[in-house]
Amino acid sequence: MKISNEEKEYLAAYSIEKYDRPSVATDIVTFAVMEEASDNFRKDAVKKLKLLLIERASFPFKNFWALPGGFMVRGEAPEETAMRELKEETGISGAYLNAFGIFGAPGRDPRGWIISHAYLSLIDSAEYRVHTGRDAWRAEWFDFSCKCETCEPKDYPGCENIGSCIYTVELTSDGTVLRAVYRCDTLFENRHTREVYTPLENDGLAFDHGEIILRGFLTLRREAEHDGRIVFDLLPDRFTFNELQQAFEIVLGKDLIPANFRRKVSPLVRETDEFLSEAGHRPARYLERCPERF
Amino acid sequence: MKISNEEKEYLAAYSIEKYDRPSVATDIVTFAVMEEASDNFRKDAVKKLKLLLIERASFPFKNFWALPGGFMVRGEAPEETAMRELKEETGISGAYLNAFGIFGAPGRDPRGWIISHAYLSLIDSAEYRVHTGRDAWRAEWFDFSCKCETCEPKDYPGCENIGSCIYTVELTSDGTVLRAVYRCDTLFENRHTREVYTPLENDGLAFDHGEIILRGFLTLRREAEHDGRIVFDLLPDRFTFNELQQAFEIVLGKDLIPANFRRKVSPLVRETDEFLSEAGHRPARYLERCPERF
DNA sequence: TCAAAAGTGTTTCCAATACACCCATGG
DNA sequence: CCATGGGTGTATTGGAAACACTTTTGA
Repeated sequence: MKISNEEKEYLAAYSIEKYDRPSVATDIVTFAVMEEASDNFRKDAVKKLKLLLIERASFPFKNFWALPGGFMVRGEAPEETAMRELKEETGISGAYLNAFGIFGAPGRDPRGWIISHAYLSLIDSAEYRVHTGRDAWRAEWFDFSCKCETCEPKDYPGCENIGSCIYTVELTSDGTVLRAVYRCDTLFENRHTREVYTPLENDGLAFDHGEIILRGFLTLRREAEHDGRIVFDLLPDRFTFNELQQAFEIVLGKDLIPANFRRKVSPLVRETDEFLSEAGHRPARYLERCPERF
Repeated sequence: MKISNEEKEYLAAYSIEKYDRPSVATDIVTFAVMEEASDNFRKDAVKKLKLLLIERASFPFKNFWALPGGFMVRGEAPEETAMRELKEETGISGAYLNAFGIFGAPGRDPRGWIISHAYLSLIDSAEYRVHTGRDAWRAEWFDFSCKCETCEPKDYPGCENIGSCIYTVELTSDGTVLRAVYRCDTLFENRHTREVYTPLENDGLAFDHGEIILRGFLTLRREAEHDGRIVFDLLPDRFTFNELQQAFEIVLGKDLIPANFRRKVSPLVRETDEFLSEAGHRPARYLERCPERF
């Protein structure tokens, strides 16, 4: 594109500073799968879904737990902000990252007009352990659980309430228990549906991070339901069918039948020559991703 | 949450103005389905997918075509910006709106550091016609077409190129032809895939709006493929099976078999007592949405 | 020996596909 | 009359679900 003199003058005179504008932050919902030793030598280790949180050291919400993140800086693309923050706070680079929402309701941050780009990030279970413990940032992995129960639909003026449910998110780590309870109403209005989240309870989480966490998890689950490839990002390079299945079960929140699961995902993986042995039962073959199917 | 005096002092002393921050804009990719009269009295009218564009009256990109949109203003939630801009520029309220991307590559706007929230919007074909013509905003509906052809994968250092294709977006209206050609490479890196869009050609579209339009359309198509309910937002309250099928065919870019299509979508609709007659063939029953299935 | 997981085989069922066919209209 | 779309019926196929069964390990 050629730039005319007229345009050059326009741009030289243009001052972006004259216009009112928000601060832009990035918050990252980071999940990992971790295993906890089992009592029975034969049984598989119990796998748990973990969420990374950071204890705030300063106002506002001092001593509350919050998502890792920070403000965009000039010269960065939006994803680069998320990558940089994740790297700074966990040491991890190259993780799965996906923008799933924009949160900017007026009043969400007492400091003023701040909107937040919410990213979903998945860490593979081999990597994350390396960085637990070195807590320069007071970062902690919390056990994550999300329950959903249907409830009485509430009336909304001017639209039809198709269904209501209550999500209870519980985060626990070392005796610390955080709870966020949200009501979700699915409204039919102007010929399409819209989901409305209303906070009912919030114990220990900063800002609107409870809703961001919930929406991030639901994004992960929905993606896993209709195209399972996202779940692989919770696993290292090599894994067994069972490990893969457990990751799916944790994300989907339901048990799967091994024989069927094996057939379903087999086009996405290829066998290696290595086996996981010394597990008290028949060794399982290690698998790896088929790049061409991803 | 109780606010301590210490925190009150902190907030009173906090000046958000001290920090560097971007301007935040919203761009809206607005599609509609329109029919054009047929020569044969028996044959169906030809349906076309249309995209709403606005001719820029000022620098930068003066006289180029751009997506409707504008800057966020204080006190607005992100979706409200999109709703307001759409209302201002088309008169339409209550349309389907969905944030599908954040565009903020450095240099995308010559005025400076401006990031854009991209929304996908769908207008039903009964509404949109009302507002064509009253062109206080120089808005125009363009015929939209998007072709995709596979091409030679290009080498990327440090990662595997799984597949490459070239998307050609063509927009035509009254002799004006806009073209945007993008290369899309699917890269496998750090155990997951990433899509990279590279502009190859751009004729008449402002900023990076060619890429936003392409990504918006691909979002629409992907959503239609795995959960067709989004397509209903291109239709008015009442419609026939054929009208619904044509909307699907336009979005999916392929022909469907009427008998199978009818069975597939029938759980989502219910019959009315009205019929579309005087069409040169057997009258078609009008349908409406089943709210409880949306 | 045996509990537990690894892995295979088989049956059932449902949904997507493809296609043949009849119905109703109106120029 | 007859082209055109409206609408129904049906055979085929492929994948998901459920479950029975055999194999292999290591304390």
